[in-house]
Parts: sequence; C-alpha cells; structure tokens
Amino acid sequence: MANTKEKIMNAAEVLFAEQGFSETSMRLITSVAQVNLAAVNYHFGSKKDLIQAVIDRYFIRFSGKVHIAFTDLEDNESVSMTEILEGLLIPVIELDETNTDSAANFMRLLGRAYTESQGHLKVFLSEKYGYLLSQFTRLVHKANPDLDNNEVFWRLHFMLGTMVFAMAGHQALKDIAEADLNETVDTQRMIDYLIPFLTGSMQSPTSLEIN
Amino acid sequence: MANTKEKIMNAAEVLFAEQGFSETSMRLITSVAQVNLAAVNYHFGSKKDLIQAVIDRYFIRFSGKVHIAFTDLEDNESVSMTEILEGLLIPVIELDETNTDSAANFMRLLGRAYTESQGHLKVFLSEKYGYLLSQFTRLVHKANPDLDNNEVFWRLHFMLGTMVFAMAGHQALKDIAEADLNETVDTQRMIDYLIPFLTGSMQSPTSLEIN
DNA sequence: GTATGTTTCAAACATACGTTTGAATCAATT
DNA sequence: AATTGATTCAAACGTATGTTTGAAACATAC
Repeated sequence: MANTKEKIMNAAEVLFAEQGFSETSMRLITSVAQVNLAAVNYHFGSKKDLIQAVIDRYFIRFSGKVHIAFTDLEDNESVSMTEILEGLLIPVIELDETNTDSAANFMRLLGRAYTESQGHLKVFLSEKYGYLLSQFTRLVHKANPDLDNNEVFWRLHFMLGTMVFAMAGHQALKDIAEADLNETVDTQRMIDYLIPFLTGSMQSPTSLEIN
Repeated sequence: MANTKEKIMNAAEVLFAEQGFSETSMRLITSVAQVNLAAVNYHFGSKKDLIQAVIDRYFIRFSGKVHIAFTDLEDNESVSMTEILEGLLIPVIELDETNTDSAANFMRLLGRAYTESQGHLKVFLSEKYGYLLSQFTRLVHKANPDLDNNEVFWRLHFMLGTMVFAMAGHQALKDIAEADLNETVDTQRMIDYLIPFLTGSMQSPTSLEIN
C-alpha cells in the first residue's frame, strides 16, 4: 500500500482533473485517500503546494524525454511538424504505461492549470519548465520558416490549446465518439487524428495570403 | 443609470470572465455593482440563476444572427469553411458594436462555461442552443464531403476546442502576445489569425493519406 | 393621505472551507 | 525498557461563502 503522501497525491490528481482545483476540497481529497484531514497540511504545507506537487510529479515523469527529443530535432538541419508533435505527444502517451489513464488525467490537469486563475501555478510552471516552451517555439519556427513571428506565435498557442483541450476533454470526446460513430476509441487513435489536424493547421496559408 | 438587475449583470459578466464563476463571490459582485448583497437572490433567485442569466443575455444577442447565417449556408449548394466560420464569428465580433469588449468577455465566459464543472450550465446551453451545434455539424460535413464520418467528427471537436480555448485564454494570450511581440492585440486581430488556422486544419490531408 | 405591492437594506444564519492545535500513536535508537 | 522524533488523529479555529429574514424605504394607485 502506498504511503500517506502518495495516497493523497493519487486521490488529488484524479479529483483535480475531474472537478477542478477550487471545486475540490481538502476534505474530499483526504476522505477518498483515506487519510486524516490534517495530513495534507502536514505533508505538503498547503493546498497550493499540493496542487503544484501533483502537477510537478507529471512533469518530472515526461519532461526529460521531451527535452531529449526536442534537442535531437534542434540538431537536425530540417524539422517537420509531425516530428515535433511526436516528440511532445509520444512521451505523454507513454505515461499510460506506468498507469492507465495517466495521460488523460495529466492533460485535463494541464487544461485546468491554463484556465483556472491559479496564478501561482502559471508562475511555477513557467519558471520550472519554460525552457521546454522556448524549445518548442524555436522548433515550430524552424519547421515553418515562411511564417512571420506573429503567425508562429498565434498558431503555436492555438495548437497548444487544441492539444490541451482535446486531451482534457478526452473522456467526454471518447464517450461521444463511441455513441456517435459506433466504434471504440483509444487515446492512440485520437492522436492519430489529432496530428494531421495540427500539422495541417500549422501549414495553412496565412491571413495575408487569404485577404 | 441602469436598474439594479442590469447593474448586477454588468458587474457579474466582467468578474465571471476575469476570475471564473466559483472564484467570484456574490459579495464582490454586489459591491462592484453598488447594490445590496441580498439583491442577487431577490432578483435572480440564486447564484446559479445569475450565471445562466449572464450567459443567456449574450446568446440572445447573437444567436439569431448565427442561425440566419447558417440557414442561408444550408440553402447554398456548396459551402466553404471560411463562410461557416465567418457565419459564427462575425456576429460575435459585432457584439462589440453595442459595448466595447463585449466579444472578448463573451468568449472568456464561454470558455469558462466549457471548462469549469458547472454542470447546470452545460445542460442549460445544450437544451437551449443545441440546435446551433447541429447546424454547425451539418455545415462542416457539407464543406468537407471527402472526409469520412470519423474524420469530420474528430476535426469538428478539435476545432471547437481550439476556439473555446482561444476564447477562454484570451486575456492571457493577449498579455503574452503583447509582451512577446511588442504589438497591441485586439480580438478582431486574434480572430484574423484564428480563421485561416482552423480552415487549414480542417482541410489537411487525412491520417490515412499520410501513413 | 392612506393602502398596497415592490424593492432595498443591515443583520443574521447555516454551512463549508483551509488551517492549526495538542494529545495519542507509531517506529527506530540506545 | 526508555527515549526520541515522526506521523496520525479528533477537535476546534477563524474566515468566507450563499442564502434568508424582517423591518425600512420607496413607488403607485385609489
């Protein structure tokens, strides 16, 4: 059986992903984790610190792989969007190998971190893992040298939004898909649809060319 | 000067957009609106009802226009993605004509409605405005007859995700953009970047063609 | 000008939250 | 077996939340 600290994080990551940070009370977390209410403050200090710990645990698991993949790509003389996206998404998928639904949970958490006004989280993440975003930006620019800075900036963030949202709404989308399309869907299959969607969006003509 | 009910809604819509629903207390709303705390319960019944009223006020303002635009497109024999997206986004932009920052506020609200687990809101919106989503789905399929059902399904939801996320993270994106690019950004400009991104993504080669 | 229905207001209510406390329990060391 | 430090626990603390109350103020009609 896991120790108290792990029991808390395991319960919290699911509840945070499902309901959001502010909507999830310490009392619910500790009752699901079957530990005493005071344990969160004892082991983590505060609820804020618990939120950061839960998200950081995920980043620690996959950020190394992403960094290696990105660094490899930076050494190449030319890069394709597909390669960049695979460098990012494959390590995320691999989270599932240690624990089912890990990838989905992580993405939902990330989506909430973006959306909920948990200022401390944005600061924490950008200070600790901002270098990955920089690498990502440089690679996307390298893969699309014709786009100007503005266009790269916006498309990059639209793309991140699509990914986070797709993964965050992962379960809901799977449910709808299986009802609508009468076919079972797994995460890998969803990503097979997602990658061409994103590469296409990144390579579409610019607004200037259209007008 | 606006009456109490309007004063409350005007204050609430800004605060909800900025901070989210659960993070915005009735005391803050009523103090900004300069009305008595009890006024919300008196005029709206509950906080839930206020949230619905704020969002519905926006939908009432632009859903008619969208419906007309969509119906027109359904009568045409062929439809382009750009037309569909303009049919949806132009009425949103036009919200700004009656009130500055209306479009931005509405988008942020919609993003929060999607993301925050306000179950009652999703039920309310899908019951009242689900027909617009159905129209949207049919049009997208019409604009992309080559895609099979699966591909249309997934791309449509990826697209909605991108839009909603762009809307929800609107302010954050603007802030980052202005810091990163040293240029001021308005909502119209963001949408100018968004539309080609989305049309491109919808028209990209399918996963089958790539493999 | 009195009566009636609507709106406002200060105050209180009940509940939920994150956190703290101090004693009890456990584990390891001497 | 006694001592020490880490952990668990029930209980309480202080504060913030949405809501309700009943009287006061206001507006409108007779």
